[in-house]
Amino acid sequence: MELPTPYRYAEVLLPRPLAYGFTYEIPEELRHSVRPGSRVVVSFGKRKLYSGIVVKLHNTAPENHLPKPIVEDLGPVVDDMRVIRFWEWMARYYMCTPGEVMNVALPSRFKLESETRLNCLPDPDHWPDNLSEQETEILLYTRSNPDCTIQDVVKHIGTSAVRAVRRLVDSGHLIIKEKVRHQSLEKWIKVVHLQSDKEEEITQILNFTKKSPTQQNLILAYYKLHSSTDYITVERLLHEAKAGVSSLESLVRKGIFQISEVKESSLPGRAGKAGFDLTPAQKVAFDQIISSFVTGKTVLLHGVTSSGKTEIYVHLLKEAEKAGGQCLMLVPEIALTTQLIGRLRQFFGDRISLYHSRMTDKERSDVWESVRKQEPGGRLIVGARSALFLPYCDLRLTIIDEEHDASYRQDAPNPRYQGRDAAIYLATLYNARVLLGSATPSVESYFNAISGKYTLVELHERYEGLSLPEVKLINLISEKKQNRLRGNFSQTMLDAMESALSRGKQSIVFINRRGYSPRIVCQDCGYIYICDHCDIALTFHKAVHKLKCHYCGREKPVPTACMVCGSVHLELLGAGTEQVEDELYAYFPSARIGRLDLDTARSKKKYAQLLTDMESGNVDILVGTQMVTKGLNFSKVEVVGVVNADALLYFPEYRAHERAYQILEQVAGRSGRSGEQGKVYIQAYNITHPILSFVTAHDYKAFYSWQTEERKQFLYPPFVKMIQLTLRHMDLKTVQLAATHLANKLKDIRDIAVIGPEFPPVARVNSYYRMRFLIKIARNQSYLKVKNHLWDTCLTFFSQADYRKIRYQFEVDA
DNA sequence: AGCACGCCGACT
DNA sequence: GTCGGCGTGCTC
Repeated sequence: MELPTPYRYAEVLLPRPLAYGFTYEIPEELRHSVRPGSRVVVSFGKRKLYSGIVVKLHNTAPENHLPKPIVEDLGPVVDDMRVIRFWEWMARYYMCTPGEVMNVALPSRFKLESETRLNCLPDPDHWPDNLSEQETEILLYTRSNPDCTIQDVVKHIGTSAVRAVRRLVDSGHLIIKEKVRHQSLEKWIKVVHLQSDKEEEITQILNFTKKSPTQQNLILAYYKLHSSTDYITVERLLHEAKAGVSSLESLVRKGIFQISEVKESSLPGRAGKAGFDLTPAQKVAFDQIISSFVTGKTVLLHGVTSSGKTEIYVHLLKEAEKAGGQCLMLVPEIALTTQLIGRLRQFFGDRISLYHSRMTDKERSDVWESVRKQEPGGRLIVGARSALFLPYCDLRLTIIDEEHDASYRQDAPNPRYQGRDAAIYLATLYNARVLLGSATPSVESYFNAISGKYTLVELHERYEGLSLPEVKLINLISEKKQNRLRGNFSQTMLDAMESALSRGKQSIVFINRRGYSPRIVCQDCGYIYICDHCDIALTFHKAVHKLKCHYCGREKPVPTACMVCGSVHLELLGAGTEQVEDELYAYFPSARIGRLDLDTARSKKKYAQLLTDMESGNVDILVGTQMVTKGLNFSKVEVVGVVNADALLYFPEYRAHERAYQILEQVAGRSGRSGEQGKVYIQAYNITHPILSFVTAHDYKAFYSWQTEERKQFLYPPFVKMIQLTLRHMDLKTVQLAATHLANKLKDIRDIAVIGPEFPPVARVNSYYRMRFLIKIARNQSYLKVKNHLWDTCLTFFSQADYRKIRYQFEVDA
C-alpha cells in the first residue's frame, strides 16, 4: 500500500491540441494512487469526459479558476517520466502541442472519450402536451432505443434534431449521461498441459487414441514441443499438428489434455537459435562499434548492400540482451512485413516484439504494457517510427536500420517529426547507445560522421566475397535512333532479362510510377485530364479501369471521348507499373510476372504471397515502384532494370538528387546476392547526369562531396537549419493575400532568411490551395529561439479575423 | 480540435 | 415568432 501523496493538484495532459496540461484537484480518496504517469478520467468542457495522463503533481492552486476534481484513476500507463519528457521535447522541437504528441503516442485503447447517451422519461404520461412533431419523434425514438447517442438520433431524424434534443435536455424530458468504456489490458493466452494423472508413457497415451490419427498427431506434436519449450499454446500446438480445434477438444474431454488461460505476462520468453560467427570484416566493424559505444558516441555504419549489416545488428542485440535493459530497433515501415522479421525470430524467438501501425490496437497495447513492465517480450522491440513512443524504463541500445529512408519522417498529421532524429534524442534521455546503419547514408548523417559528431564505421566488402553489381547506362536517345527501342524497353535490357530467364534467374524492373499511364491527353485539342480537386494529371489504372488522382485518391470513370472537344482520339502518355507489366507479358509470354506497388501491396496477404513467390522462384520478373528497393533479399535476382532514371532526377526539391542516388543504389543492390555478379541496366535520356556516374561506380563518397558542394553553395541543410511553413485555404486569392502579408511579418524576425511565399509543385491538393515559405536559420543561431519567435508571429498573425480560416503547418528540419 | 453560445437572415 | 447557418471563443 502506497502512502498518500501530499499533493492536492495534478497537471493533466489531454488528447487535444491544447498548449498545455490542465490543473485538476486530486480527491482525498485518490491521493494514495494518483501519481505522474497515471491515466485519469476527467471532465473537460461542459460535460465531456476524457482520459488524460498526469504529468506532474503540485500544491499550487490555480489563480483564476476552481479546478475540477479527477473523476477516476485508471492506473499507470507510463512509469518512467522520461517518456513524458520525450513527448514535451517533441512538441517543442517539432512545433506542435504535447497533446498532439500524446495522441499518436498512446494506443487508442488508452484514450477514452465519453459518449453522450440519451434516455427519455419512461412514462409517456409525464411527457408534456405541447411537444412539436419532431420532439415527439425524438422521445419515441429514445424510448425504443435506450442509451442511444446523439449521432443515432441525427441518423434517424436529421441534423435538425440537435437543437430539439438540447431543448428536451434543458426541460428535463431527456436525461443525458456520459459513458466511457473500459477494457482489460492484460493479454490472456490459452496453454495446453497434459493432465497430471496421465503422466504415463507416451505409448500408453497413444493407445487411448488409436482410432484417430489427428489426435495422435496432436500428442506427438505435444511431446515434440514439450522438449523444446516451457509452455505450449493452443495456437502453436494446432499449427504443429496441423489439427483443428475439435480434435483437441475431444482430447480434453477424454481427460488427456487440459487447457488453461494464463496471463501472457506470466510466461517466460521462448528461446531462439544459438549464435553464428561474423565474417572477419564484420567482426572488425563490430569491434569498432563496441569501442565507440564505450565513449558514448553515436555510430554510423556505412555498409554496402549485402555486406551483412543485419548480422551485426543481431550480434549487438544479443550482447545487449545479455547485459540487460531494453533495445529498440527501428526499421522503415515496409521492411517489417518482410524477411527481416523472420531472420530476427530465428535468433530471438518470441523474446522480440514487433510494433507498427498495421497491428491491431489490442496487439499494440499488449506490447506497450510489456515494455512498461519490462516483461520478457518488452526488452527487444523491432518497430516502425511509432515504436519510439513506447514507455521504456531502461533503454540501452537503439539501432536505426536504413537510416536514410524517407519513411522515418511523418509528414501528416501533427506531430510532423523525423523519427531518426527523435530516436537519437530519446536515446540521450536514457543515456542509450545509438547505431545508424545504411548502404546509402543520408547527407545529414554522413556530414555528422565526417565532422566527428558520430563515429564512422565502414563495411566495403559484400558478404562472402560477392562483387558489387555491374551497372550499365543505356542511352535512350541513341537506342531510339538505332531502332532498338520496344515500347519502354531497350533491346539491350530485354536481352539481359531474356538471358536471365533462360537460366532460371530472376529480374527486377523498377519504374517510379504506379498505374498504367500517368496522363491522358486528347490528340485533337490537347486537353489533359486533371483531377477536379488537385492541380495534377489523373493516372489511368487499367486493372480497375479508372482514372485515379495520386494526391487525393479520388477516382473517375475512364472517358470514351474528350470532355472538351468530343474527340475520341485519346492518347495515353507515359508509363507506370501496370503498363510495363503488360509489355513484359508480351515480350516474355512464358514468364511469371509479379507486380509490387501500392495497389498490389495494399492487401497484406497479397503482399506476403508475392514475396513468398519471389523467394521460392515462382516469379521470374518483378515489376515495382520504390517498394522493391526496400529491404528485400532474393538470392536468384540477376538483372535489375531501371526503366527511366530521368523521372527521378529533375524534381524541384533540394533532396531530389539524394533520393535518386539512394533509390538507384538500393535497387541495384537487389541484384547478385548469391554467386554471380548482378547486372544493372539504367535507361535514361540524359546519361551524363553526375548521379548516374556515381551509381555506376558505386561511389558514395563522390556522390557525397558533389552533393555537399551543391548544398553549401545554395545554402541547404546540413549547412543551415530549415523549417517549411505551409498555408492552405480553399480560395486561391485568400492564401495569396495572407502569404504576402505574412511575408512582411516574417521579415521582422532576426537571424533568419525567408524564401517565398511560393507555390509548391502541386499548388492545389484536395481543393486546398497551398503556399509555402522556406525559412533558413544559420547553424550557429539558437534554433529554439527562432522557432518560438516564428510560433508567436504566426499565432498573432493567424488570429486576425481575415486570416483565421487559413490552415498552417510547420515542418521542422524540412 | 470540439462544442456551446449568440448573432443574423429566411421562412412558416 | 422559430429554424438553421455560421463566426467566436473557451476548455482546468
